[in-house]
Amino acid sequence: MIMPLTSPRGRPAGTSSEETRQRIITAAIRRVAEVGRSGATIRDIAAAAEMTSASLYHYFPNKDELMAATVAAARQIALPRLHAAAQRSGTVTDRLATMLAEADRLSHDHPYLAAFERAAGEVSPLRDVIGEVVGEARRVGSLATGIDTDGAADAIYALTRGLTEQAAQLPPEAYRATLRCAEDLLRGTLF
Amino acid sequence: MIMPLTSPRGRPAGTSSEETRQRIITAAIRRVAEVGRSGATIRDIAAAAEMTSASLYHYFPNKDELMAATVAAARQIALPRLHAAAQRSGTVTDRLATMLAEADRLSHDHPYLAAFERAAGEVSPLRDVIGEVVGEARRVGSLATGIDTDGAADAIYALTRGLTEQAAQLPPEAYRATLRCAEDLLRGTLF
DNA sequence: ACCTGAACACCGTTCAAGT
DNA sequence: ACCTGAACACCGTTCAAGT
Repeated sequence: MIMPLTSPRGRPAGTSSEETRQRIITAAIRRVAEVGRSGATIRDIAAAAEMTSASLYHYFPNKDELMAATVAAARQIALPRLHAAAQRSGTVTDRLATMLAEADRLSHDHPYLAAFERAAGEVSPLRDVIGEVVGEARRVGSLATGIDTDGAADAIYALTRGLTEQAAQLPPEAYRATLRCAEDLLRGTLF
Repeated sequence: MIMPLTSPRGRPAGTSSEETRQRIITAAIRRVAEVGRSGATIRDIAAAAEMTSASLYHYFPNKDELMAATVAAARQIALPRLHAAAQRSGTVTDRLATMLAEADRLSHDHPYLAAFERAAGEVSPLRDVIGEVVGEARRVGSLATGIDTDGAADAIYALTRGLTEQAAQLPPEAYRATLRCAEDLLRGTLF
């Protein structure tokens, strides 16, 4: 018996299955960003990925799992860049400001990403990275005494979360002004 | 022809129609808070208000309008208290901190309110009140020079918006710590 | 005026059947 | 393995008909 030279068994060489999965996720990010979570029908997302809704169920067991996978994929896009930004040198507030700026650039490079996160109610990967920076501030001693570390990280995360929400609602110049003021707020130079 | 002594025409004395409207809105706040906006079916909200879904359509033309009216009602509950808190005396940061505390108490008095606002994606009435306080800070001269007034208000609003979002996700003590740190952030005494 | 049961189009999901 | 048309229960909304 002669064995075939390629793909003796299992997935074919091009891993087209994984490509199809990715195509569905990309379509989901775009459609959820454009028409919202409930507006982005399974049939609608499937059509945007050039397939039928029943076929989509071959890749994801239900809409919730598809959304979870899409949220994870969006996280995978954002987290490495934010993490890298957080590791650049400077004071704690410098690094937090750098992260805010990188989050802004990120939403510029991936136009659907911020709108998707907002529509999906995603917990931003920023929280993890902020936690690291504030944790180091605590170790270095630049966090004021008597301040709870997690509380500080949550407060700053609350600020950034509110910012990304407003990014979608404010006109660009107004948002840029807001971003500058948020930086002053972090540095304690607002009032 | 003898005229009836009460309610010659128009709405009966008890304004039962307005009471029914209020009953629907109260049910909507609770059900949206409990099962989310899409989980809170028209049939579900109607049942919670002890009526049929078709009957609910006698009071609201569609689900979007019902949600809009419910959001407005929730605003009506929160705004007066936040406004009163903002008008108490003290420095600008004192008054902003007072508002944060009042927002916390408010969510205690109306347990479904915060969850509803979050689920409905409501724009908090806090933005307006913050705008007033920051505007006065500008006039009094306690806002740093070169800072955009609207930008500062938006940045602080972003902080409070992120805070109310996290109030529903963090355990109570963690949230209290976050709230204290947010106050330090406002006062510039965090780092 | 207010309420209802029954119906409409559409959604998430399933499934038998194709290649 | 991957795809499909047709079907299921359920949702938002409408409507003719009741009181």
